[in-house]
Amino acid sequence: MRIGELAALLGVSTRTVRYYHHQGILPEPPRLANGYREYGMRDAVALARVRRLVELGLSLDEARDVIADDESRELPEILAEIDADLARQEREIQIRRARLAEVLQRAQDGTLRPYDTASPDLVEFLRQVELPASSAAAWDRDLLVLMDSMAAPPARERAFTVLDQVAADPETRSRGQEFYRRLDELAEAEPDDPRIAPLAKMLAEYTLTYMLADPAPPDWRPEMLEPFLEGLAPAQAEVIRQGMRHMSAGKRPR
Amino acid sequence: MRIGELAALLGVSTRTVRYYHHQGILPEPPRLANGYREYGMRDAVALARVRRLVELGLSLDEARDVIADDESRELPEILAEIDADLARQEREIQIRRARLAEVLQRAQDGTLRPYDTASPDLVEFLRQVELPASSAAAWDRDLLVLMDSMAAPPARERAFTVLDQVAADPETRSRGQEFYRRLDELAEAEPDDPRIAPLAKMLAEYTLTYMLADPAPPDWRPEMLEPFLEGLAPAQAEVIRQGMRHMSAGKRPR
DNA sequence: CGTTGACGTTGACGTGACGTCAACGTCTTA
DNA sequence: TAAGACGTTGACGTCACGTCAACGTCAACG
Repeated sequence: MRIGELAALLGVSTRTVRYYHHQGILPEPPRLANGYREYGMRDAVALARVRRLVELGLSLDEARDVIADDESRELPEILAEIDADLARQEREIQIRRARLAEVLQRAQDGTLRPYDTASPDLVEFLRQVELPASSAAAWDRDLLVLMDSMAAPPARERAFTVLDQVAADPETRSRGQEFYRRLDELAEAEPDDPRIAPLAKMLAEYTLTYMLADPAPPDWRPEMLEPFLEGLAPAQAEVIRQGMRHMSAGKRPR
Repeated sequence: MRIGELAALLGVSTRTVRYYHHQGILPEPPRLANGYREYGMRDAVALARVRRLVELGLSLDEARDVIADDESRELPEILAEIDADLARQEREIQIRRARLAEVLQRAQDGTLRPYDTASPDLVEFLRQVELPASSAAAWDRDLLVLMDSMAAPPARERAFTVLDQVAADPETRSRGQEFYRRLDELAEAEPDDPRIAPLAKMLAEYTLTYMLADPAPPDWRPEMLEPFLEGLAPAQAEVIRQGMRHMSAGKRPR
């Protein structure tokens, strides 16, 4: 048999057979005078065994080990390991399909475009609170979506604890809307506008009402806020800065 | 923000961020005087969006398309496609896990070692017919395992149709055992031994009893058999050759 | 006899989404 | 001033092959 016949017999490509030779997983058969590899039944049986192992999910390295050890008691181990791995993959796929179904549902409902892939929790929150269409609210939406994607679990959890409480109380929501209205009025204001200070106080009180635990991680520094103020008008940014200072001051010596 | 801070914020590596720049999936931010990239909120929001899409299963190319098209109505399409793909993967995993469970079961039963990964059909057959421990029977076992792994479905199906019938009839099985006994007696015989011809006839009749349909593919040639006779004694190989000739002659002008 | 086309040989490069390392520059802190 | 943490670019590795190049071999055809 030549390589093409062997490969066709087992349903693989000739490249695969040569690759197995290269990897030492299938012994090289003798060559004919013209240099062609000449295969016999032993090779076909060996290749079949390799293929069965690979199709069970073994890597080529694992298959080589199983074949090399005649006394290979490792096979059940390896198989159990592969099964555990497949089980994990199966769970992951199910989780991802569930998320996909949610997103797909929302995509067909056809609402909020750039936030359509956010977490269900956040989408639910955004739907409930109906932030106004102002630029300041858009900034806050971006911030929320960012927190939603953030890696650090404690920050995320703290944020969503607050959001749940806000969403649950209509009076709180209307206070939030008032805050946005007043923040919007500062769009063209100077950074020393007198309306800034009271609004910052309102923000601090409003937030502290819900953040009973430490709202900031231990390595918090004010300049970490700066990159996220991009997109706000100077006076608006100043409100956030001062509000954060209030909160840090009020909580630091806990 | 510098690249490490941005990466930590979203829970990816700096390599990933730079890779996204390289792939044009995330715009390069301005550089500081020292050459460091300086990120702002816009970048964080953009990266968060990319990550959400990627975590949903989009490839980077797909994510780039979705992000580039503002009017991208493709997202539902892509998501549906991904879901179909995941569904297929899920089915494949379930099938593989079922096969793994079977093999693992047999591995723990701890019997037939080199055939432990064969298909359930074949394992069942081997268990039923209890081939003798002779070398000729070992050869046949190898051949069966080979056919079990063969790519061509018609050949496989024909073979297993025969095997099912053999396994079902005890009298047929005893005739098979007699055949092996007589074949074993030829282990040391010369290739012109007089016992060869009648045994070849027995093989042909035995096999033709079950192979009512054409037993050979249309491009069958006798020399295709040769590689598989390796491992048999010369006289034994001659039995197979002559038996195949009988079968081909008896069926060719159908 | 030459040509065509199928098959064989080796070797190199590509795949996807990064990880890892090298060799170097920059910044902060002790 | 030295160390160590962070930044920069660039190159190579991953896994199981697919694909292509450049070439040799062989059977069949006109």
